[in-house]
Amino acid sequence: MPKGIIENSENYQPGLSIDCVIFGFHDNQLKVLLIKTPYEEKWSLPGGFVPLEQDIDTAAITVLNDRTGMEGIFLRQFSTFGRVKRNDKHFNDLVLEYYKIPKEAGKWFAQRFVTIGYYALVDFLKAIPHKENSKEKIEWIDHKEVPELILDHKEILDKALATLRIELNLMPIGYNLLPEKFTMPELQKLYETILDKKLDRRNFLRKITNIGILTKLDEKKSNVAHKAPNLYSFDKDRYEEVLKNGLNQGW
Amino acid sequence: MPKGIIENSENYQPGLSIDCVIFGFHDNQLKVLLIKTPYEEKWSLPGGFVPLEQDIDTAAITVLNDRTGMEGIFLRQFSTFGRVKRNDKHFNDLVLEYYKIPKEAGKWFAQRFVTIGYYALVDFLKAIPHKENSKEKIEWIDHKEVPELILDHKEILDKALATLRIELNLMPIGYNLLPEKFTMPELQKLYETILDKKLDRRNFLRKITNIGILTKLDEKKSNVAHKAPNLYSFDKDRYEEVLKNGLNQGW
DNA sequence: ATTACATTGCGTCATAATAACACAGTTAAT
DNA sequence: ATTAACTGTGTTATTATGACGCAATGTAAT
Repeated sequence: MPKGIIENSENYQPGLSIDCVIFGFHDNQLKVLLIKTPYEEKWSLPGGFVPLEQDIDTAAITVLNDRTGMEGIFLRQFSTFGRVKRNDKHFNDLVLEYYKIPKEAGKWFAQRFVTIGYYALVDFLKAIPHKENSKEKIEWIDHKEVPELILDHKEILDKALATLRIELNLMPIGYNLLPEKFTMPELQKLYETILDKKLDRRNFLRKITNIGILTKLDEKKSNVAHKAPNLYSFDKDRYEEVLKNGLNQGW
Repeated sequence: MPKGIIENSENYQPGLSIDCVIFGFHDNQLKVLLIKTPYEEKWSLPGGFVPLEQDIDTAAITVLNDRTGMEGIFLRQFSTFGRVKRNDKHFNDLVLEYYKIPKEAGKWFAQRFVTIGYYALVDFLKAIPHKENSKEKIEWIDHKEVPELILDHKEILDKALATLRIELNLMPIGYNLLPEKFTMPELQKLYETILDKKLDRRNFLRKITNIGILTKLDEKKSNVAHKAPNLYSFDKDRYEEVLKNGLNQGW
């Protein structure tokens, strides 16, 4: 709940919210940043409202920045959710009481909300989960162990992941999810984790290098069991170019 | 302007609209259904507002149905547009006067609007453009000859077409754009028109038949110059199946 | 009727992309 | 020294794609 919105709801776009599915990658797990609601045993996606004088994309960037401290991140709008009854039971007395929202102001929150979904890919190690208040819990949670979420947030999360899986074929990823220097097995694990399936190591290498966005470094990973794998980095210029023009042409 | 909204704006989601990019195909042209605004020399996408008791998808179906008389059509949400100033100059005195909107009610229309974009593919011959009032003009216009549009509708239209081109690689199309029986050159022209590029006739046949959604009929097109081409129809079951599962797997 | 022409139907061939797999090199643990 | 687990660099078979060739069919011109 952003500061000041209760008293100044007239400065926000009515009935419209932003919800962000923030993906990170760690320990070969695809993580999602979730917030524990302080008033019940459910979790939620980090979200926010849209100030009247802010573009929706800017509002999404604000949510992401507030929650992770990160800027200049890959952030993409993927869908808008607007079932009539998606939030009709949400701002009930329990929640209003928790936030100490006066009955009159509560009407604003109880109105029907349509929410715009964005998903982000961020570097797990650089993104520090940031609480809005002391009673809140915000955590990286393995996407396979997502607890019960409020509203239709599970549906939003699932759609984000489905979109990401499709867009994996249309654009390169990894730049915001891996450290600057990374190994081929790490990159492959990222793909495998997102897609939830095994890929052939040798075919993966060929396909990913053919895209032409990787620079093979003259350096090997140190302190590692078994044979030390080579390190790679992204060629930022080519990466951006491919991001813009897309991968698969198809027809 | 839907009937009754001026007096009953409190029954609609504030600051939220739907805009539909309705594509049809005729004379080897990709057509878009556009509405001439009665108050100035610009055109607009068919759009509408979201009743409080309607899902956004339903509201989009309503817009499409009201404008084309068609139901059960391919309709897809592709993006939401929410720049702050996208409509700040739109509901000016000229427009308010035209619609005879009282100053007080006019505030509702002048507020900041976020719009959800849907695109539809419909059978040009079955979709009959339907006016809302006698002063309105609604027409199929070649997408290459789109006149000046109001607001950011050009941007919305462009994005719809870009999305359609991408989704062409992910799903089959044609079911809603061609008559029940059609020839291979007709189907190819559809693809060429959407993509705005020539495809090789023989390679197209191979690729499209390999998808397994076509039934080759024991019938040739009649009354046609040159050699009569064979007729095909879609195998609806397989078509739906491919629509659901997608075409290109990629990774 | 004959011929020219545009278009269709059904091929081929070379190349590129993909899937499946073989084998040797490196390192840590035993 | 041997083994297990992994990396690096291949090969081969299959499939998909891009670029064409050519005969068959029907219209239109002569």
